[in-house]
Amino acid sequence: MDSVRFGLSIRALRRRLRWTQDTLAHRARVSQSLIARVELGGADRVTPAVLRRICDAHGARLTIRVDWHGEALDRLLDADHASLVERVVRELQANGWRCLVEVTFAIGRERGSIDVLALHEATGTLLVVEVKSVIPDIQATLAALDRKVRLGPAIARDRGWRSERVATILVAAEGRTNRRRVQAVGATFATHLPARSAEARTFVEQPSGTIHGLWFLPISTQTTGRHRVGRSHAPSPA
DNA sequence: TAAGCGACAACAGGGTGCTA
DNA sequence: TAGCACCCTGTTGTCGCTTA
Repeated sequence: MDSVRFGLSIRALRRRLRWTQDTLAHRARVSQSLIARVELGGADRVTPAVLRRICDAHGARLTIRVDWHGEALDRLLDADHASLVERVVRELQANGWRCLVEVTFAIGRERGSIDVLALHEATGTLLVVEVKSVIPDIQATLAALDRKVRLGPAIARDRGWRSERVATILVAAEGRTNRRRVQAVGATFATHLPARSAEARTFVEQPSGTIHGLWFLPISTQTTGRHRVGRSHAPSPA
């Protein structure tokens, strides 16, 4: 983000409305000194939520987008996800599951894709796997998973798969941050995905009945907390 | 033995109050 | 309106305990 341009923009909008910094601060529910800081190019020291409030006060819209080396960022973001999907597919196939990856569907008005759709033919078990390298929005993640579970049998039928029951596993990258996010909404997870990693693994190895669970798996390229030595904060500028 | 989780420390950065 | 100093909060890494 160009903080200087952002600050000049806010100032221009504020003056157009003939507001003082105090007026804007009141409307955006921040202090006057913060408005001054932002207008002078200090937006990079303010949270996006506050910047959004300042924009909202003007009726403006804040858009944040990260660009890096053309499409390289998309490939980087995809790498962790792809690594987890690969890990899941290996685990499933090793235990006799047939797997389809990135299964797109269009049923009525419902469109989307399932990260991994697996069938255990011996038991007639269909497994819908949602893979998340990071869990940014728990509610949205669970809502998307519910929808895919509902549509799973129909999607499987389209591919000639016959199933008697549907199971779901949300696979998340192992890490303290993801675990804490899940823990923070423990009651929600207990309702939607009560099974945990050990049960999920047992189910994958020997599917019986059905399961709705959460499985933490390490990303091979990721350094997990316990293996790191020392802190990783960026050094302060000199 | 691995998974899960609570507690704690360290740190960076956000936001405010005060004042020139 | 601008700038400084301070306090508070959130995040992350680590340790150690419990449980299956």
